Amino acid sequence: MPVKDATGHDVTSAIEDYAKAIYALESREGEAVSTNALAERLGVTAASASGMVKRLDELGLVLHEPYRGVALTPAGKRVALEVLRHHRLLETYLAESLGVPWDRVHEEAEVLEHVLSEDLEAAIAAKLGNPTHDPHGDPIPTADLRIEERPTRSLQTLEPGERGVFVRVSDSQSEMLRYLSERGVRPGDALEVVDKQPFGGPLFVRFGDEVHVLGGQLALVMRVEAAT
Amino acid sequence: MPVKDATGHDVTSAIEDYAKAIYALESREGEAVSTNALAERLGVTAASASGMVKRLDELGLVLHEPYRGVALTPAGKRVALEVLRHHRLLETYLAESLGVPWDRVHEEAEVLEHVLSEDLEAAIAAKLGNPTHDPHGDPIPTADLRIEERPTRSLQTLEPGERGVFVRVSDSQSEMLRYLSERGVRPGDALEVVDKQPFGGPLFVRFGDEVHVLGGQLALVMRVEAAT
DNA sequence: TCCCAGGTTTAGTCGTGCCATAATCTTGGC
DNA sequence: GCCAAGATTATGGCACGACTAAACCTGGGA
Repeated sequence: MPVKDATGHDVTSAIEDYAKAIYALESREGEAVSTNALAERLGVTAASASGMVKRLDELGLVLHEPYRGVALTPAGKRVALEVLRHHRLLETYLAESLGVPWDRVHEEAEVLEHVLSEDLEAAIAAKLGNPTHDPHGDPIPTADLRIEERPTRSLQTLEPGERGVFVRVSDSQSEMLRYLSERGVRPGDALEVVDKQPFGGPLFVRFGDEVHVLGGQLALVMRVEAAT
Repeated sequence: MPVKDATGHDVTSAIEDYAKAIYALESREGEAVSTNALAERLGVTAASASGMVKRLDELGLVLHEPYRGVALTPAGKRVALEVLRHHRLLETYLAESLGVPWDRVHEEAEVLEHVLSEDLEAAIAAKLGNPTHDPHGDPIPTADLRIEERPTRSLQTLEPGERGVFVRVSDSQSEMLRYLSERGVRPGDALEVVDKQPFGGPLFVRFGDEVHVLGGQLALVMRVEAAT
């Protein structure tokens, strides 16, 4: 891995993955990330994650308070956002310019994000007209690594009568992505919850003229920006 | 490197590079490749190359006669051609669809060739209309890994009065590539040697209406298909 | 206050991958 | 038959990243 970060240290794919994971957990939970959560997300043992966290700390990418949790430093956040930018630009590019099926772009991007050069990143961004969001509705960090993070709620939490805009869905949920796109539901669509069954049951949601029935699992991962 | 070859073995980037190098040397020299030549091309010591060759032999990718040289097996040739196809498709794609400068595509492709999935390879080939040659004039192996290898001569070997077609130039000679393209000389162009200075001196070569003066170094790497 | 469970960290290993140096061996020309 | 060039083995190193087992904190409840 010949990739170097701003401070001249090698940044391996694994390190990038850890930074990405910490960033995701941090922005979801809003506080220091626990070793266990990190380990689970990455599919390694807690001991392995602990060891890696130590390395990240030595590299100055995270701040690690033993037994307390881990948080990205500015340098670490840069690494995470850089990879995130790569990932989301690639997803957009693969889908729009190469016609790769929606539910395949994620895993392709997962590999390519680690080897994309800055030059190629720029070329792709230019070709796409510097998009701000990827096909799943996720915001793409800008070239100077700023990202617009608007708070969203799970569709699941909306009550009947509430309206909002379907903003995005996790890009790792290939099945659900395909399901939604087959029914013409896309990020950016306005919606209104018509009815809701209790206990994680399905929601009846109106998109335009059509009412869709969305299962509890699905409604849980769909992120919505509530109407003002 | 989770990439597997047809027989289920892991094929790392290094292995792909060795296969590529052996293929190139084999087709240039037409005989078994020496350990030294391989080592030099790859920038490693002869001992390292020797060790790697042993591994390749165990993997069934090469046939190694100790002290005699090494040659690709059909399986090894497949690995080499697969990487070559990736490389040349990527070069073509980067240049044509992403506007990456000619003299940059080689090094980008050098990295990406090892991580390109078969799906993406197919998507790129389709997008380009299944090209048969890359921007340097090198033939691209087909999807079933056949390659058209027409014999070429170095421009250097042509005598005044001889005609031919400029077929290609090594893609690793970035400087020369840029030099040629700036002067409007491209693969496929017909040419005639007008005059030739002795002792590796420059050649005077006519392309269309213009006569260009090409230094000995340059004429050496330019490959020509002599007129029938 | 003490104790314990759950979460975390260390210690010690392993396996892969790839290259290097030094020493030994083969081969072929003379 | 000798020798130099070339090739091979023997040995070691280093980075990476994961694992198991065992020790270790921390906070909440009894």
